[in-house]
Amino acid sequence: MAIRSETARKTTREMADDGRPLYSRAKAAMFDRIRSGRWQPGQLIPSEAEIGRELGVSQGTVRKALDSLARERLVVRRQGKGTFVVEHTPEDVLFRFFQIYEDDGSRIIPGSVGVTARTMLADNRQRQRLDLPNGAHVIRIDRLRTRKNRPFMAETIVLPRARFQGLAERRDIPNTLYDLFQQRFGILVARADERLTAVAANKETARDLGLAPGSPLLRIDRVAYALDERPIEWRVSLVHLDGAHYTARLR
Amino acid sequence: MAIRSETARKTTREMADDGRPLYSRAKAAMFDRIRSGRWQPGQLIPSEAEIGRELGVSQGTVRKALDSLARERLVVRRQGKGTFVVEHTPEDVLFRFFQIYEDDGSRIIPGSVGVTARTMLADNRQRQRLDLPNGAHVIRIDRLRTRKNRPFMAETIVLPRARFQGLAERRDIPNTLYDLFQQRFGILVARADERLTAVAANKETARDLGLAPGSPLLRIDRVAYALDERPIEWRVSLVHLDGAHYTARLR
DNA sequence: CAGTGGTCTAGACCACGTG
DNA sequence: ACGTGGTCTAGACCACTGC
Repeated sequence: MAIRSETARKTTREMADDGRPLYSRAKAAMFDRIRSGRWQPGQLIPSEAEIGRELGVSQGTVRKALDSLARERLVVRRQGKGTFVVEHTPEDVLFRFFQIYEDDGSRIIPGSVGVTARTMLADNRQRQRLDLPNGAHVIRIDRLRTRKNRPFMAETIVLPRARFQGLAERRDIPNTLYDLFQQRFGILVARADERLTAVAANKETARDLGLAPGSPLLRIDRVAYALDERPIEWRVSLVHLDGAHYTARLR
Repeated sequence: MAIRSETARKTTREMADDGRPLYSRAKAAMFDRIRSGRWQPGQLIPSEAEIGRELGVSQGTVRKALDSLARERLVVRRQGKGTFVVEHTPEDVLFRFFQIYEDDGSRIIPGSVGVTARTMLADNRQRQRLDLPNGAHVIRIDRLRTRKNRPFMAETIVLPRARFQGLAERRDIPNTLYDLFQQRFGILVARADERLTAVAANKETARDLGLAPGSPLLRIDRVAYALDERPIEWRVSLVHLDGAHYTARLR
């Protein structure tokens, strides 16, 4: 008779005992299904009991793992319906990743004008920001974003060409990009790190935004990361805040 | 024999059935012990089993409530030791509420110079920001904050006098205030909302920071809130960012 | 060693959504 | 009526801390 560990369960590689708690391994296993695309955005995933049987753990352990994934916004739980992989819509992308509000607290729904896109060899800074090898290409998108139909924000977006084949050739580049990333390129923006500084408007930006050169602008330098923790976008926004502000909550 | 509801448990006001789940009421009951000071900052609170007996719920339900309080940073859990009410130290206050970093990613440990404090009648804007009644007084603290011993940030802090009796008369106002608020005035800063804009330096600020007037500055307008959700501090910081930046993470 | 929080399980019942 | 996630309980064992 074969020797069998008392705590033997699923011998799959994904649930191998690496010293971490069971729920942590179950979470990693489910994360992997999402990252790999085996569970697609918007898809209903199996029930807790079903996943528990599949992974060889109890339903309560699956629940703990799913609750954690839900807190990280990778799944959405709906009582009576089931658990779904997140799907980015223009609305919730704006809500999560656009932090500029009117001073009265109301939302700004930005528009886009003057959008241009082109492919180019990545320069040193672009390669550094996007963690790209020498000789890699990038797609560069420039646009002005509007508030009440007036330009108030000049934006430069840099993407690794290899992961966005064909984007530069699209005629219509939409206002919110992250839902496009997810739905057309299978890339989910999981988080973004922003660095904010204040700069003086140069001549070109001042002209584009209808300001005097030297006007103070908020500069937002953002790197967005995909599920696999790889940088997927570098974006610099120069914002003229007149009766508006960037908002952050510290906890 | 008296009629008794099947689900009857503790009849205390704090655990009265208001339609919310048990763990939610248990959490509110424990939050109240912290807010009221019955459980003091830094104090070891009773064990999960003990609290469960006291509130008439199972240990697992207490655990769910405590996990939630721990995520909100109101308690700290230490395996083998127990659960403690959070206590603010200068280090973790700086870590949580000071978001300016060197561009190379290293922390800035700011100093303070030229600190002045005085009491005054609150003006309209101060009353509005701190939700104070007509005729209320405030303590106003002005200071310059230094980076590598050079001033880079001009700060104005406004506090409701009623909750900070005697602060204006202190000779030594420390560099980090929130741990002082907690330890001397019993006020725990639970969260802060920041509004960021870019402004041009006026003459006075330019002089204080050694800049040319008109230099772009990051303006951070912060309102900090106590556990009871009341605004407890209004702070405006004007920052000269040269090789440094404000950092925010979007999830 | 005893006491704490951390993990894991099993099972019951509830609330919600759909057929 | 049925299946889902949400709540709640009880109990077992583990890992860590301090006496």
